[in-house]
Amino acid sequence: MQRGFQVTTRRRRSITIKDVARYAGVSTATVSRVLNGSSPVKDELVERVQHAVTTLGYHPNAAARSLKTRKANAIGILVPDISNPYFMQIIKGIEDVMALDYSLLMASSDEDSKKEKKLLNVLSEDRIDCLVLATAGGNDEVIRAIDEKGIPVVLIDRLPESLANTMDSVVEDNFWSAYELAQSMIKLEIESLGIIHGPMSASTAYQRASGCMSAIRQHGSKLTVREYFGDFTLESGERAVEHFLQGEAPEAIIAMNNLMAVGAISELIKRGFVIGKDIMLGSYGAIENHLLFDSSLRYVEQEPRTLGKLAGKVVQRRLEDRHAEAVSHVVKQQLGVTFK
Amino acid sequence: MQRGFQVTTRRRRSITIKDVARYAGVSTATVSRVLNGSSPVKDELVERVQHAVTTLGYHPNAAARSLKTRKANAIGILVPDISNPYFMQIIKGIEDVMALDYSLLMASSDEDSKKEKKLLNVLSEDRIDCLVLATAGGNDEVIRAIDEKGIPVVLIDRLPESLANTMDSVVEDNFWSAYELAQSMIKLEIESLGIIHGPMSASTAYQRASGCMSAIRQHGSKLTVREYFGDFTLESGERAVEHFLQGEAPEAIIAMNNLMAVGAISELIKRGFVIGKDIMLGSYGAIENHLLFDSSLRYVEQEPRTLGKLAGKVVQRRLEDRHAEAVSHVVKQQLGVTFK
DNA sequence: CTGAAAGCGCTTACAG
DNA sequence: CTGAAAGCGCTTACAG
Repeated sequence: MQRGFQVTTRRRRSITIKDVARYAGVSTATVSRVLNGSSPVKDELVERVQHAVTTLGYHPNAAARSLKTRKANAIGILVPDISNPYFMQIIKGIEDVMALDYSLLMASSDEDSKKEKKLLNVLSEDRIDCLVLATAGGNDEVIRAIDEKGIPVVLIDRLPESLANTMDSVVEDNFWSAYELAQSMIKLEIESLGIIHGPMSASTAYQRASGCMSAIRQHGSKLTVREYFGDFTLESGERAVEHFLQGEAPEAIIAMNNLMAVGAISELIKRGFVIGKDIMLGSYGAIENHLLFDSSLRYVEQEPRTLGKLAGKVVQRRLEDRHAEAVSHVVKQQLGVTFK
Repeated sequence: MQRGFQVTTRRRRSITIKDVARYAGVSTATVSRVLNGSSPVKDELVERVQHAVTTLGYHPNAAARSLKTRKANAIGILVPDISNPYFMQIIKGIEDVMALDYSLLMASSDEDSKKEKKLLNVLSEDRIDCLVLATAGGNDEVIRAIDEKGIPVVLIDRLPESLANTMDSVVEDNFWSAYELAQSMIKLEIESLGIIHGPMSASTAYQRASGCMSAIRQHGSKLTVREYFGDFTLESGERAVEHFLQGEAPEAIIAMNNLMAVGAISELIKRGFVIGKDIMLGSYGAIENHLLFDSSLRYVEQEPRTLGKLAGKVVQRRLEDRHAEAVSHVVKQQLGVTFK
């Protein structure tokens, strides 16, 4: 004869709504109503249910709820580089706004279209109610499919042409900010300029390049320009400087994002250059702790956290009304300077 | 008479496994087998199913799968401050290891026990298969409950005494690293020292304080020590310096984490101090881009990304065998110096 | 190798 | 205000 000895295993069968209902002497429907406040329940039953919930230590099962309600209570965030402080601050901004209402599912594509595609596929398994995406490029069709399947997409930072206008977006004014940055460098009366571009597959890199070149063209004149095509990584900033220094050093360098600027600066310092004296530097995007070092530096102030908060607001609006018209926010940037 | 005109709405009913089965002329069981490779299926049917999947654009529903399999295919990461580069790098390290097999659900407690508790409750709704946690403190019971409920917890960075030994953990050797940092500062033959502590509710802050004070005690002698109790934020580093400078400036300051060090340094610079000359600085943890500025600085090298990778490995091991014995990893740190 | 059917834990019309 | 019951989209013994 068998006895129901129960060995305490690490995972015992979890407590379900049924257990709560039985303990409280009500139906599962009533438990559900109390838990969600979805319709009125007599005070006495409410109390019995609440008591049962706490004594049994019941936690609803998110998967079961999602399956019924078709809401994941989570939003996805997919960025090219989760460890770049710029995207980090955007994420923080989104978190500020979405607070405790939604869980944040995060992933990093490492600027790799293939990896991004895989991640997009995982995220499209109805795990999220909305996707905030800074795309690495090359996945426009997949992105459109996700949006049409019913998971609204909010594009941030990067805005592929083919997707503009059909989805919400929050981006920077890349063209003008780069234009102004270049202009402010040119005003220093330099005669030679090195430009470190980002990958042209990223819309930001392309637009910044356009703005920068436009300022140069408008300037007319005798400016020697050399270009290096990097990939937004710190290492490519270092390589760019190596490249430039194979010839005569330019009087100024502009890096089209923060990481490449850090790479360029550290390579220049290693080679004995004093930034702001031997060579001028412009960066699209501020550099972490730049206030601590005394190099003179011109940079575009991006305020990613503000951008993230705005993106969060856009998500909320979209969640409230999935048929609302798509909005496009273009955030303006300021030019900043650190002085020696 | 009504006609079934179908307006194209943004969310049409999604494609389910049933649709695929019907299209391919097989049972849903067969579709599932093909998708998961869980048992052999005749080649011809495999092809028909695959064809159906791609032409219909089918994506499995994660909630339904989770409900059946009781696996969320996600791991949770809860840290005190998601925008601190230290935790950021830990997260990146975990991501390096867990790759595409698991989604990462991330949250930030902002060093707030109450907020942490709420987040822990959300995460315990069976949304994750494992939780990586750097706790803000004060939630030991909730954490234990989650672990016992069947969601294994891997503690990182912070290790509350009451939880040690029952759960996996990956932490630093806070006591000795702080000891050595303090010792290296004392060796500079200073006569006065300011210490900026973290919040004593965090085990790291407590252990670092112990290590630091132990080095000072062992030194014996005529060292004037002043302490300030901060909360690991940049602002509290600034306030600490303000506080110290109300009296005579100490010859050296030790900040017990990176953010407070940044705050202290920036406040000191603002007041005209030259770090490494007018005042010596020690930091538990490196400072972003510290190679770019020429202050002399002693710091504990934390290598958070390595710690994150190790944590990822521990998670994998735990996922393979939930009954394996709990492991405690203590990662050793190096002392680093930047020279003027 | 394949299919019919049960069931994971919820929510929500429906009937009272 | 309450409960019995259907069903969300999967997976997996079970029987063949």
